[in-house]
Amino acid sequence: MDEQPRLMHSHTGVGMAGHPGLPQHMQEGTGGTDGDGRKQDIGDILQQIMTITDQSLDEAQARKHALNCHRMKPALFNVLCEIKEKTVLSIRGAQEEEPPDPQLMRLDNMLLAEGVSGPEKGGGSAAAAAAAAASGGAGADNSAEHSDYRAKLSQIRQIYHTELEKYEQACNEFTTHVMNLLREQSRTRPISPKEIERMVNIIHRKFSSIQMQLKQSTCEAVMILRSRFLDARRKRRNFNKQATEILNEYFYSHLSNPYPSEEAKEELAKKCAITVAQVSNWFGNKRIRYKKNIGKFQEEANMYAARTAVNAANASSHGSQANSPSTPNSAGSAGSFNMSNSGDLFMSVQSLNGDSYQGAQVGANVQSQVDTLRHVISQTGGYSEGLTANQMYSPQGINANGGWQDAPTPSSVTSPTEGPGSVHSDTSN
DNA sequence: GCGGATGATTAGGA
DNA sequence: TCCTAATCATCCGC
Repeated sequence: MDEQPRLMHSHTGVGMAGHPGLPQHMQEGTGGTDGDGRKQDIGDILQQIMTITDQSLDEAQARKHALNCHRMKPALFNVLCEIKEKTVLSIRGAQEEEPPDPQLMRLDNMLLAEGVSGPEKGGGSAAAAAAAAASGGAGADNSAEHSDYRAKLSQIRQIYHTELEKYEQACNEFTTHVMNLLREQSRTRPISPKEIERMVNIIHRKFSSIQMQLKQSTCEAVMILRSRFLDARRKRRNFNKQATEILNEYFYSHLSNPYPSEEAKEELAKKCAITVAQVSNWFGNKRIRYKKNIGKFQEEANMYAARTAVNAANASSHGSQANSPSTPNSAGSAGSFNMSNSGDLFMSVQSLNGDSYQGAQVGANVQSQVDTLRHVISQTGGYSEGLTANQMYSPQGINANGGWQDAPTPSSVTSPTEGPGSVHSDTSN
């Protein structure tokens, strides 16, 4: 546009009626054949400009060439320049620099925090670690889920960068194309460098909005991934059968005081391949559910009583305190527990026979008791509500208030205590 | 799909 | 801090 005044000055003498750039004689009415002829020419040119887009490319090129060579072209060009300059000046104010979009800033910050944008160094794993810590940790599964999370995050990151690169490339290509086009057009219509610059800015803004959509989608993907990761940690997985059996054996063998010590919990956790917290949860749930519905658990209790009796028999027949692979060993010392010779279970066996059971008799008599027990179980089909304490099984550990009888402060318990009727301790036999 | 079983979470108490 | 009790969310057999 800078050259326009020069161009306009060099072409004074031609112009349009009513326009400040027009010579005086052209602004004075319609007199003279010269004036009519020029008007006719201008009208023709304008008509051609108006209809040029309707024509074929070849035809348009030919007409374009004709227009460029037309004797009126420089004058019209000047007029257009002036009009354009005024128009551009009027819209310039409206296109002030916009402040950075807060939403875009938020998206950028989030992508940076999640490790999607910026350097790839544990943004995601940090998030994963935080999530894992928040959920209390789940031992062995932790690292697997962790790496899974990182892998998926890395995938998102890769897609994001690929797409971003594509957008940038497309933006550059399009900008170059438009600039070339504008430069080409500047031969036939007035286009200033600033205008080109402004057009480039417009293009960049358009592509920025597309980029923002990309960032938004990426953020959403990360959010979904995170929520899935956290949800997955919350998901419940049933313990395997062996773990449940180990826990149940401990529970029923310590029924008078089913509060494992910290050491016992650790031991159980190790044996069951679960966390100490899960052991605590399990015992918490078990105690409540057992207490709520003792009848329902009688069968289970009897089953474990029988199993323990069998174990005891086996141990006895081998003349030693055998350590079953599936049962914790040692007798009552801190950090271990004894299920094979549990006093609670012996009480159960005792109740079944209706005789007093001598712990020291574990041996030849045990097998017969086990047989009796099996028979009773098969006969009764488990616990019936009509059974009294002397029958099949008595939940002797629970007192009238619903609490475990004489249960000491749980945290201080390292070995179970017995109910009043008990004749055996966990360490007996 | 339904309902019971079960692991996890949460609030409140000691 | 650990417990109970209630509740949620999911699993799993029917």
